[in-house]
Amino acid sequence: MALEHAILVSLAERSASGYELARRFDASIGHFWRASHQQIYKVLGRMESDKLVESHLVAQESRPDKRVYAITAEGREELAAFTRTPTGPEVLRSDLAVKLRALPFGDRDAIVASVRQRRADHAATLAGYEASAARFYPDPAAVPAEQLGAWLVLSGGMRAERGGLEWCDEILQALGERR
Amino acid sequence: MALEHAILVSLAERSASGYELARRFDASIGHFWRASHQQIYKVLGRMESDKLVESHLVAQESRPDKRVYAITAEGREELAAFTRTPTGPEVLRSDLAVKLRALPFGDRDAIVASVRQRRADHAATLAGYEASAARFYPDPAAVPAEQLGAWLVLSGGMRAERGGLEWCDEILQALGERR
DNA sequence: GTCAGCATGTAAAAAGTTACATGATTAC
DNA sequence: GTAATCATGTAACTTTTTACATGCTGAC
Repeated sequence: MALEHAILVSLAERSASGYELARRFDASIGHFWRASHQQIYKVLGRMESDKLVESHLVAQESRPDKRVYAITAEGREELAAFTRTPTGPEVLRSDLAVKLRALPFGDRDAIVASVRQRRADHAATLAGYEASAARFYPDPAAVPAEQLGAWLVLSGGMRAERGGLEWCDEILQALGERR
Repeated sequence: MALEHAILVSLAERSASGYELARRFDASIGHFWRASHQQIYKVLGRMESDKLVESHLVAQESRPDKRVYAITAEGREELAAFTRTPTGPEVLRSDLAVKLRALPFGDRDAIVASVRQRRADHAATLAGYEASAARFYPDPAAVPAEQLGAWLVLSGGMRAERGGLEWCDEILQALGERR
């Protein structure tokens, strides 16, 4: 029940439709949580039965109607309770690491290509985060208290992307490939 | 079908029982892939039907018998084929990031405690990795070709742990907490 | 005598992925 | 006319998690 909490945070910041939530998961929280729209719609339905969120239809001009979800008081309580639960270790799943480990048994060129691709992905994501950072937090030392959490998450995302990028470079160098 | 490949790599390096595989997932590959013993036993059963692995019982003195699994030729082909597939983006799920984002809506002290705990976890894991590195790869510049993949994965694990540790410190500092 | 480690599983429930399905508008 | 964006879902399937279940040995 962890996607629920990610959705609750997102809705606590601002009400949204399922579609909008899906796009937020591609962006801001994106680095630390990913969810497809199918999954989000399903979970939203359950959360509404559980009274954690409530929705109403909003008509739009020249666009389909949308169902906008808002967090309820009960949802806020649930979210606060979540912050008090112990945090377990992170769940990681790296296909790339499995492939690296498979170097002696697999196709070296294909693995190198995967690393190059991953490097490009990290570079692109990092550039996106840095643009966000420059725009929304021009002075990191003076982030207002209510935005501190969001800033720290973005900062963590940048750290992780930079780290991933450097790792890719290390790998390419060790494999004697120029990037 | 990704746990399968992680298991194939592990068995390609050395045959093992389900129990031993589960422990390897706690250690070496641990940083990049995690699996419970229940899951491993189930997947091993399927993999044996699929002829990717084969097993035989090994009697032991003063310990329960164990079923040792070995990779088959077909399993090696499957593993090689896997290294040729395109690598998608990493799947990440960070409860801690969700909690940070929930700072304005949750319990600050509890969140800080989670960050402290995470910092301690990173420090402990990093120490373990560094011990492995010192022991198995005393000279990183001279790692033999067949161990290069394993070394790069370990190096990636150390990078990630250091990165996580620094992030925790950044968070604690921003929240005005001393570690 | 109790706890940790070795060893292997089943069953049920929850979570997540993939494929399918529809339909309007706007930009090229 | 074709593709992208907005917008919402269902169905089938796979994967993962959690709880339950057992039993021996060796160390303290």
